[in-house]
Amino acid sequence: MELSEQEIIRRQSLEELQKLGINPYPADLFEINVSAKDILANFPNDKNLYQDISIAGRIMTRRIMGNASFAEIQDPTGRIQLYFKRDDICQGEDKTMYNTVFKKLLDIGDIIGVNGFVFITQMGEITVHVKEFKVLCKSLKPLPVVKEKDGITYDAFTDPEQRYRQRYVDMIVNPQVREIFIKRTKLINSMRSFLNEKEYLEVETPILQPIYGGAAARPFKTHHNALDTTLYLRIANELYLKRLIVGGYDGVYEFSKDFRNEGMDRFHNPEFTQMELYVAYKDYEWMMNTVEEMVEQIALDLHGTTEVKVGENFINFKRPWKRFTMYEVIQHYTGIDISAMNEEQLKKTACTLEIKVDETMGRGKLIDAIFGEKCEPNLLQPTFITDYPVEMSPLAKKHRSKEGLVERFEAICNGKEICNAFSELNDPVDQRKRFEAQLELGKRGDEEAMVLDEDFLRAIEYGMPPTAGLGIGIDRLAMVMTNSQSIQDVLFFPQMRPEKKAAVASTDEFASLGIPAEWIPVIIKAGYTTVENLKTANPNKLFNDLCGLRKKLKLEISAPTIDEVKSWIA
RNA sequence: GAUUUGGUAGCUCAGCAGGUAGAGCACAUCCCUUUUAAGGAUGGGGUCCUGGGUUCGAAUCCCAGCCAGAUCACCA
Repeated sequence: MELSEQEIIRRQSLEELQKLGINPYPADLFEINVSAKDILANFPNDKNLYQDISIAGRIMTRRIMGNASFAEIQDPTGRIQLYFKRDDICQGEDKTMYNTVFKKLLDIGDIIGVNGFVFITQMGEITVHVKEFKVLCKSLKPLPVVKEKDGITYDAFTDPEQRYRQRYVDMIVNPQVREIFIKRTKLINSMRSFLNEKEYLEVETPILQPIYGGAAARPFKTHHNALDTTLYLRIANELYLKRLIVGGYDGVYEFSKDFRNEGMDRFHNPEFTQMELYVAYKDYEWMMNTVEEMVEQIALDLHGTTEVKVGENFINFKRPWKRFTMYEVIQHYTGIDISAMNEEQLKKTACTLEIKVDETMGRGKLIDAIFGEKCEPNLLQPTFITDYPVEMSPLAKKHRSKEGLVERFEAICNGKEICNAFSELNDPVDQRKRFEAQLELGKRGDEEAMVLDEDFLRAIEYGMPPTAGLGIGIDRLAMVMTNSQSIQDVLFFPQMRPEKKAAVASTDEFASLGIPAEWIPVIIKAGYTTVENLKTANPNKLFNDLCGLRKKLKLEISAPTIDEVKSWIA
């Protein structure tokens, strides 16, 4: 890989440091006794504080003024300005540490540790007066330089491709990115402590599953060599957690990475996180109250208020949330009462609403399509949608009083589903029938239809207590709670197409063709990066390219003859 | 997967009636020497995503491909 001029200069600086006896990557720890944030928060109140500090961070800006300089370092808590004065850094005659090491050999991006005291400059900025500094890491790649004044950001590092592929750079130069991930972790911590306080047991269940189930989705398929068997990456952990309820726990939950082999966009990543919770002897009414309480608590823990700004809107998680049944909400937004319609009538209704339908769609999918198209995007404030048709919920218990429905709810927020829950079906005979109905859908071509899990059926034949179950999308919730426009913004490393590496042949491969060593870099520079594409080159063009580069780069190599060039690629 | 927009210096972007590649920041050298999106001067840096085509000549026009964004489809 060819280095840019700046990278070459940094490597030279690295060598210079080593020649001066400075290890640019020292092994010993560097004692830190304060953070940038603490200094900025407390120093204005008490100027006697921080008179002997030790702090480390990455150099983000430098303003060199001759025998005095300013720099800013960034630590995990923020940035603070440093003041370097030549005669303080170098008390004796030898001014190398300032003139050479600081001014010439350090760059933006390097990590240093400093000792000194805090003061306020004439410009009124809280600053560390450096008495001593130590190079902790020399950076070889130049960072994007993002500047800011009066809230206006200049040259922001915004290209999503680079931000996601090189998240570390994104995090260094866009501090708000680090903030989002701190909030995400706080969200998970808040949820976990809420559940632990209720004494539910956090568990782990298999990610590699011989039969995938618990959701309507296409799986990733893999193969286990020793067992010579197909395994799937889980699309949900529902069926395993219910087995644990059968086994006798009365409340289990898991933060589970699930994998679905489907489209990717700003709401979907192939791997994502759900929290699933199952509690025995409860029903979906109880679960709705629990979800409200839990999410309200999360909003309070993250923001100190139940109101969260998302885009242009404020979403208020204060209890109680609005509740609609599925039929009610469809009637509300379309004016059509679909409650008594059969599959044919629904299909017609969907068509008049200009919703695409196909042959594989059963009654459940049709209703879901109408809801997803006409209702879901309008539901901004957190809202529970309850009582789904039985066809679209093969794992939910039949409604206690309404024929053809199940006891299921979803919470919708900002136009997107954030959770899905139901009174779990514990009638093994009914469960088997529901699976069989799914198999029928599968035969019709529905690739997301569930498969029949005999072991799960066996488990609930032993008897599962009435149970309320919940799946809540952590990424979706994190998006809302951090005001993020896309799921990629709440995942450290969202899935991207692999970067394709340009194949470059080794020097030896070229040398074996009889090419003199001094010409090999020139050939690569000319764009002939593999032996194969060199071999297929027109020798006259190659000859011209090489002579052209020789002239352009003012190379002190004698030009090859056309016959020599021909002999290389013959 | 479909449609659409984009890919130019380390970063952010301009250039596109086809005629030798530009700016700001970053980098280098020098000056100034308590500054603050670093004050001045000078300079270096480019496979204009890749491959074809049209043309005397392509960063610019056409076709194909790669990567990304947006919208749509599937899905949480």
